[in-house]
Amino acid sequence: MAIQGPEIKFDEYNMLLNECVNKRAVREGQRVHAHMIKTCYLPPVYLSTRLIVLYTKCECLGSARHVFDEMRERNVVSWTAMISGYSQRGFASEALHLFVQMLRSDTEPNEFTFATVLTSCTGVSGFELGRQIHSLIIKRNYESHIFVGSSLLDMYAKAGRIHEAQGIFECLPERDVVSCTAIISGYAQLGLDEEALELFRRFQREGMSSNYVTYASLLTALSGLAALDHGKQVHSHVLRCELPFYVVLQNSLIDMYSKCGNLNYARKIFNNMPVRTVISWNAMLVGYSKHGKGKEVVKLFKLMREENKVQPDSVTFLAVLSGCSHGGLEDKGLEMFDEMMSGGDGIEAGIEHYGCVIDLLGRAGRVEEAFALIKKMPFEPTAAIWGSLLGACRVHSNTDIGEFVGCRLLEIEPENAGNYVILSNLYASAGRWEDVRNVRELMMEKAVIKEPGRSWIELDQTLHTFYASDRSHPRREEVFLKARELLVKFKESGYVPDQSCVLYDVDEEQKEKILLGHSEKLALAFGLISTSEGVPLRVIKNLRICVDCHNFAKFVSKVYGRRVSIRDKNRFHHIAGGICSCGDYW
DNA sequence: ATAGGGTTAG
Repeated sequence: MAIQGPEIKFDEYNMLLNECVNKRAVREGQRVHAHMIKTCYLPPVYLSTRLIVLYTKCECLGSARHVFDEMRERNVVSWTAMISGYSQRGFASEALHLFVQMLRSDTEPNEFTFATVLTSCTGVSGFELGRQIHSLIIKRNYESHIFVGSSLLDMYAKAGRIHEAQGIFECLPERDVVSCTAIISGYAQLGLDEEALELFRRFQREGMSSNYVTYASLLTALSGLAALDHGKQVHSHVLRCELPFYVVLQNSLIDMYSKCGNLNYARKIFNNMPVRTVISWNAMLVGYSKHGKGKEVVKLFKLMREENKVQPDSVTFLAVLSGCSHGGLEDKGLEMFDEMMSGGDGIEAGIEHYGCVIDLLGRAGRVEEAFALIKKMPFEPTAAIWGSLLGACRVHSNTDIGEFVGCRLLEIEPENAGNYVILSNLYASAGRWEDVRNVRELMMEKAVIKEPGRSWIELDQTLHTFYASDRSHPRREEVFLKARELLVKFKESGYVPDQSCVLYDVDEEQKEKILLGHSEKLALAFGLISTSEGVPLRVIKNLRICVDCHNFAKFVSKVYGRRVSIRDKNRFHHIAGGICSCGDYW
């Protein structure tokens, strides 16, 4: 395109700018803009807005804002375009600030403005403003507008208010892929995986169409459920549909396969990707990390460095550090922490990174060093950090630090029953029975069971879920009988129930019964009666696995010659021949 | 002219 003569007017500028916007040709656009200035042409609102759109789409927010600030008058479109520019680039507070200014300038927002500004209403302060914006939306009768409604329900879902999100969704007079995907992903992001899956099925029955975003959200739910069969189905469906294989979808598949226990499939997808983002690398690294494959983590990170196409981010280092920790590579982990702290990648160590290193030191028995690092780090330690150190103190029998840490932990997190158990175990191993009793009493007084223990196992595309001492499963009688049989059999082979895992103060017989009722044991028993000999068992647990169940699973692997994998809240335990990949530290 | 849902970590 050519810019000639000083006599260029609206029509020509409009045409030129439209072309620039379509082609994202920011250099050309800048020339057009410069020409306006040079010839003292004062663009009308319409053309300035085109410039704003061009600049925001080309990541030149500063230039866009400059044009916006210089405008003599603005209308709802120019305000909205500028707000949209900020929210799409993740500058939420600027977007919200501008929206407030817009209201003050007496410009009436329209459905475009509401739909875009709500995407910036995340976080606590954003949510408060979001609520207020919601009331404006109701007043102006935009609540059931499909774009505004989707944005609104998404805001509520991201704030954890899933019921409000559901309410808005139910009130939408029409639905489309985006609004349906928004509600599915709302559930999935909150870990309400079954609900997300159920909704997806409902929408499918109702004939809703899906796209790659829908499948990515669905895969998040399936990862959470470790529903490998379902995940495979989605994978082949996606292939059959010949959906364009977006990176995002492949990232979700990597995550799904590794969280379902199938690292090889995950790596196959990773290897075949024509383009990888940092999330692809992170998902793969996290996969290896959760499976305790420290060496693979280190190798893959090295490959990432060598390829040098994608810069590691803070999540990358989190994955690498936790991978070293889970894989028992203490020195390598410390080395990686130094590498990060040297600042070459421009990544600031967050509290989670310190958490990994503290975990790693504690695991290696370097409890004093871990404690020193907590005192040295520029963050206030969280319950998770103290909890990790307390666990290390118990395993390595460091009563001095353990006592201090345990007391701090009970102050910050008095409701968490697990803390009391670990502390009382620590006292027990030191023979301090009086303290054991005190801690137990304190626990009865203050602790609350937040999330009931739950385990499940996938057989023939069906998830079988068990709760502690479950009476709901259709084959419960058989399952209990089998569990009892296992108890007797394993005792003969040397299994001793670890009663320190029982939270309640009851007699031995009761304790044994409670222990045997743990959901993962029921799932294992069910797995044994429902599969033929030699078939590996894959159990998922929503919380951390207890020492006794971990031991029990070892006996399953040894006595029955089965490979057992258990995914708990933090990681995978691959158990074969009585030995677990976690090295009995988790 | 301006608009909504998505992937890793915690």
